[in-house]
Amino acid sequence: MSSLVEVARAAGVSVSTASRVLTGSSHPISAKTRAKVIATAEKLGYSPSALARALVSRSSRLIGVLVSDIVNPYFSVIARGIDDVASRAGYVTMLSNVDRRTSTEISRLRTMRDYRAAGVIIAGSGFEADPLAPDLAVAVGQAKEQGIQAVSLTSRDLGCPVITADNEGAAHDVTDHLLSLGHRRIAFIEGPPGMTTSKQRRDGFLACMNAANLSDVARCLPGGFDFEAGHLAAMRLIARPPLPDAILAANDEAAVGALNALRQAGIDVPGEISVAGINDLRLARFVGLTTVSLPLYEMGAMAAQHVIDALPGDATTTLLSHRVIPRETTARRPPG
Amino acid sequence: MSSLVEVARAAGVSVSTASRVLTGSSHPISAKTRAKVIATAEKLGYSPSALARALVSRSSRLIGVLVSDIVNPYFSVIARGIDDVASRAGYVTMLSNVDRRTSTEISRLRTMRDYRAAGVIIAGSGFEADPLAPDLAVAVGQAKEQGIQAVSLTSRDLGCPVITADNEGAAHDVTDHLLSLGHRRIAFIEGPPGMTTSKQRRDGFLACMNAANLSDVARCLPGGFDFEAGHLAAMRLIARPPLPDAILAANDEAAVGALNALRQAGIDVPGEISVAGINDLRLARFVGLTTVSLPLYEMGAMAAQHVIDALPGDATTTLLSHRVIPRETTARRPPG
DNA sequence: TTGTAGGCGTTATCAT
DNA sequence: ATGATAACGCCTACAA
Repeated sequence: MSSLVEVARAAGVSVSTASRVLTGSSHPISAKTRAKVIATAEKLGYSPSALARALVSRSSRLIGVLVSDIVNPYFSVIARGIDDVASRAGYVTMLSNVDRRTSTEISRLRTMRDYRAAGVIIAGSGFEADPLAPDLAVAVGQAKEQGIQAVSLTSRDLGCPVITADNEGAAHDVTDHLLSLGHRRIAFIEGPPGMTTSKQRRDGFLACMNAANLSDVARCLPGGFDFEAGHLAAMRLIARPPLPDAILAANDEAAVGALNALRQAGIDVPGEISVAGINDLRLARFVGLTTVSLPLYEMGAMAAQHVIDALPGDATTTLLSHRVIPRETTARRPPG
Repeated sequence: MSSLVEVARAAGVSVSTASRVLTGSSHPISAKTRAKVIATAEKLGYSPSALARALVSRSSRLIGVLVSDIVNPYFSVIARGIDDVASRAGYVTMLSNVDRRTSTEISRLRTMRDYRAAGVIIAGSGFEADPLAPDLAVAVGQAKEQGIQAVSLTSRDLGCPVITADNEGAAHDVTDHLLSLGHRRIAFIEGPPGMTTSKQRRDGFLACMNAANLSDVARCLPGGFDFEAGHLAAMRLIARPPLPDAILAANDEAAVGALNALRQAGIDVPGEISVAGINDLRLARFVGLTTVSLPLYEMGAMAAQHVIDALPGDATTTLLSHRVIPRETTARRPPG
């Protein structure tokens, strides 16, 4: 609307004086000029141009967020965590959907750099043997040279701090929960092939089974993170009896897909078989799914705080804690 | 990284020339200088400052999005629609959660104005008799004076174009679907009290019932847009038999809550009673819920396009079409 | 305590 | 075809 010069002119002071009072500078200002400036700024409806401010200060109050797909509740919860602390601190979130494509991550990262974002939070998981991973790391490095904070929400070799959930531990702990209910033959429906997060969760599952000397009855089958993948995997299981004692899916949505297939086939859950997931999304509550609650919101919130506080710590990895949430899709293994 | 002046200097040309070739201006440039500039820009990894560009052009390529809560899939689908067309056009989305608070909408709108957003898309519904509504309208007006496009995704008196779903028509049409299955005594679980969208959906339900001369057996009960509200409303219904023939909830999540209560009470859906919702979120597919598909993604996409194309049309209202999606929670009314 | 002036990185106008 | 220069709106030494 009205610019600083206009306010200054109207208040009969210089721009610097106006700037000083309006930015709350510690520079000494007489009480009366301060009052006058504030009053006229108020009257003129002055609001500083975030753009000009960012241009001169070489850093905006924008926080970039790279998610795979905001429609996926896993990411929307993270985004909410970010935005809550961001907006509380006067920052605003720039969101971008990258559909798990590293090339898109790179180009969006560049865009956010062009807006001199205070920081960029990379929420999606990486893939093993991703040929573009080094390029992303380079882009991250360049961003940092420009004073842009970068934080990854999955363990990814990007040369930036990592704030993440303990995927392996979470998978381990639900598996352990299943074992504690007396289940032995457990099937694990894997996440998307090649995805780091998928691998971590499978590793957690296998580690737990191995520790219980049950690696011979641990079974992994290809799956994915969506309903259909879970459904399909369960169908395959149903097609080749006997059923395992329990099924653990790599995430909640796939677990619900499996649950659905099982019940459609007339199989009683948890009477005949137990089912569990990972994430504890809202959906899990709706269907009474046993799962592990991951600190998604907290990851977002902490990452945003990290950016705002301009914290250092490039090689740092922060592991936030999870918690098994027993619900109605798991039960003690029936005798026999 | 390197600025335009650096590129110009390195290429041995003036900034204006460099600017002209790098912006793809139609201004005539000799082939060789053009090549030289492009080469050095490439070598120096030049990328224009979106900030400086926005400052001088008085408009950025940022699109503001105001949602109630991005975790709510209703909004995340809209956000996805926006971001898809935005990013395709080189724009980036600024997201803000306002938790249905008009005061927050106003302040966030101001923030986006301070970034000289190309436009702001207001996704959340308004409330009747909202004392702050005029203030929001004023803020929208000021934004427009600055050349910021504004688009509302619900019918709201903001002095800006409206691109929305036909909530009333959608509710009418599912109700009609229920009637076509032979149901007569239908209960409607309302949305959040006072919310415009709630009212529109209830109106659509009542209009359809009236038209069928069934207003005496149409029943509205207080509810909300979440699982718990739907659950509670259904519990109330169960507590006072006889059950209606069918239940229509103001949205999918509440419908799933109702479904859950019913089944927990041992009531067969759709054997004894039919249940339907509105929105057609992913969740509806998972549980086989009959619902109406609203053009959420399209609303977002079209609104973003509107902003990008800087279309006029202040008093315009665009109604996008919906479609009833019959699934497994509704069936023909059992005889007797 | 207040003011002057230079610069942040672009674009656009006006010369050359 | 190319170049100098004035904005855009703000911050921050440096002066006064």
